[in-house]
This record gives sequence, structure tokens and C-alpha cells, in this order.
Amino acid sequence: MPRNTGVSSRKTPRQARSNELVAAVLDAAVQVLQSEGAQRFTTARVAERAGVCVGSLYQYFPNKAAILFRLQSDEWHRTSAMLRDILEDQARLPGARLRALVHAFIRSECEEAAIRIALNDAAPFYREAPEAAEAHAESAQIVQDFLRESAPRRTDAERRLAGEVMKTALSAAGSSFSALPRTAQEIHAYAEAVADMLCAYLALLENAD
Amino acid sequence: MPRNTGVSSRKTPRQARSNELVAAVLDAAVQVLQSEGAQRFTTARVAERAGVCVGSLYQYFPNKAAILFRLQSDEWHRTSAMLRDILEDQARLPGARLRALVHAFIRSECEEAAIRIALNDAAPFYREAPEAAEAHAESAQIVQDFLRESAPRRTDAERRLAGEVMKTALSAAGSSFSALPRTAQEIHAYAEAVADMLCAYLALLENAD
DNA sequence: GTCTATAGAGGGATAGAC
DNA sequence: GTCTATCCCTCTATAGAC
Repeated sequence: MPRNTGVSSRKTPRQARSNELVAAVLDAAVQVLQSEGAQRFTTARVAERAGVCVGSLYQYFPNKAAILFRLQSDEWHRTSAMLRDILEDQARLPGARLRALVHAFIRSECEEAAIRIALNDAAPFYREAPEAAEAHAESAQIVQDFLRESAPRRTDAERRLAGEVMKTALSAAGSSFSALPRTAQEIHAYAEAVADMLCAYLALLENAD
Repeated sequence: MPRNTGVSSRKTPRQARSNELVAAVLDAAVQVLQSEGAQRFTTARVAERAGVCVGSLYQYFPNKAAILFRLQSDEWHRTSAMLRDILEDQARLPGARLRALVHAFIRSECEEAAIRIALNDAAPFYREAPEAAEAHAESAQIVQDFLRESAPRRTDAERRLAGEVMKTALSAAGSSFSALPRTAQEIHAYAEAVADMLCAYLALLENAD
């Protein structure tokens, strides 16, 4: 039980201990996804890697999908936070913000490519979860706020559509590009091209019809 | 054996008969994917739906992945043909061709949404196949030819990058949008927004630096 | 709370009869 | 060429000891 070998676990109260187990499981889940892929992602493997037994795992996660969803959910929140941080930065022009976001996003996708691909493969297992819709709405709202500021002459409906298109394009660019290992130069060049496209679209939206 | 009840099968030569079985299996595979989803896509179910036995199925397909790959491959070829037909139409301006392509593509994605989602979910099973790379290269070449014509002042490297970005954006727009059932109006409005983005990018590429 | 052991279900692929 | 029967494996989830 690697994570519990320290003295600390002995003195840790119940609640924290359970959190440690949860943390260990999630940590192990990431490792299993990366090293074995979504197809070989099993509760047994996760439990073994986490140094706990399957039974314990099922005390904190109702099923396999819950583990995967939790990983995806954490990822979504990190992404939303990045979105918000960059797009709400009033000190820069909208176009510059958008360009910065693209670079940051593509870079981060490349950094955790293996886990992201595997999570994507596992999507069928957690796709139905209601929280998935919430996470989507959260990031959509951030983009909406950004567009309301930068393209005030457009209607809400136009902005909703445009935001959807931009978000989809960026997200797909990240997924597809990070499927292969990339050098820093490649990442920069690709992000620049994506930013060119999104910024050209933004410029179009900024102007009146 | 629904597909072989006709008299024709009795007189059909061996080769054609084997093709009939292959066709029946592929047909059934599509139905199973649509009605049951990728997770419940099993050789047994496909065979049952095709009205053949598992053993026969395995005489024409070495394994489950081969069936799925064949479906995806057929889909890729259809898409490539559409790409070529529209983008090579010299009678229209590049921007108009691109816009037409977007509309045609989004519409076609919405028409076969269920099967496409399921095939996507099944991607881990056939992703490694070498033919996957070929199919990708084929459509990439078509886009390259289009960009060479419409953005002649760009370098090959710039066009390669831009083509990749555009293809990814369009493909993702189709996948993501068609995940939910859509009305004709919604389809048109969404395609229009995607076309706006891609055409804005194309206009940028058409101009010199 | 945590462990071991296993029930129970399902699926991929094949052997061997016809 | 086609079918039936089935082997063998993997996996999820739980029961019950400690």
C-alpha cells in the first residue's frame, strides 16, 4: 500500500483517510489509462495500482464509470479555469486574449495527451452523466461573456452559435493535434494557425453585418 | 437468413455469394451499431442480425475490428468523394465552394449521426490500422490542391498547416453538432456559422502576408 | 473499514460435424 | 462453405471473513 506506508496514515482521521484512498484511486486510474489504454482500464487494475483492494474501491466509487467521470470532470474544471483566466483579462484586446488562449490550450493538451485520448475513448462509459451537460454549459457561458464584450453588435443567438463553433474548433484542434507527440516548434506553429482562424472569425463577428 | 431467401442466391456463383455474405454482415453491423451502440457491438449480435452464424462471419473477417474498420473505411471514401466533387468544381469561386462543402458535410453528418457516433466510440478497435493513415492522407491531398489554387501566395508548409486546421475544424463541427437531433433550420444556421469561420480564414490565406 | 475469494455474466474466437 | 457448441478469458460487482 505505497500511499499509506508513511506514519501519517496511522494518525489520519477517518474522513481524511477516505480522501487519501480516493486520491490514490484517481491517481492510479490516470496511470492505468496512460499505460494500458481505455480498453484495459479495469477496476481490478486500478485497485492494484492504487495499492488497495477492489472491495475498498467500490466503497467510494459506485462503479467504473464513476471513476472515469471524476477524472473527466476534474479535467473540465481545469480547462474552464484556464478559459476564464485568459478570456476575462480586461487588460488585453479580445483578439490577443483569444490568441493567448489558443496557445495555452494547445500546449496543455499536448502535455496530457495520453490521458486525454484514453479519457476520450472511455467517453461512452460516462457520457450519459448529467454533470457532463453542466460542465459544458459552464465553459459555454465563459465564451458567451467574452463574445458579448468583443462582439456587442451581434445578437445573443448569433453569439451562441459562434461560441459553439469556436469552442468545438479549438477543442478538436487540441485533441487531433495532440494525438501525436510534438515538438515545441510544431506546437507553436499549429497554435498560431488555429489562432489565425479563430481570430479571423472573431474579426468578422466584431464588425457589423 | 433474410438476405438469401430469394431465388437469386441459389444461382449465384461462389464469389458473388461470398460478397453477399460480406454485404449482409456489413449491413447488419451498421444496424447493430445504430441500435445497440458500440459497447454492445459483438460478433454474435452482428451475425445474428445478418442471419448468418458466427463461424461464417469469421471466414470473411479475421476479427471484430476488421468489420468496424471496413465500415469506417467506406465512410471515409464517401467523404473524400464529396470533398473532391465540391472543392474541384472550377466553375465557382473558392469561397463559394468551401461554403457549399460545409453545408453538404454538416447535412450528411446529421443524416448518419447514430452510426457515426458509434463508429467513433469504436475507434480504439481499429485506430491502429495502417489504412487509417492512407484515408487521412487522401482527403488531406484534396484540401491541399484546393488551397494551392485559392491561396497560391502561401508556402506549401503554410497550406499544409492551414488545411489540417480547416479539416479538423469541419470534421469536429460535424461530429459535435450531429450528436443531437437537429431540425433543418438548425442545420442550416450552424453550417452557415462554420462556413463563416472557414471562409474568414480562407480570405486571410488568400491575401499576402 | 479493508481484505480475499468468487459468483455471475458476457464476449472473442475456434473445433469439428455436416 | 456453413452451422452448432463451446472453450477460455476477462471483467464487474459482491459476499463474507477479519
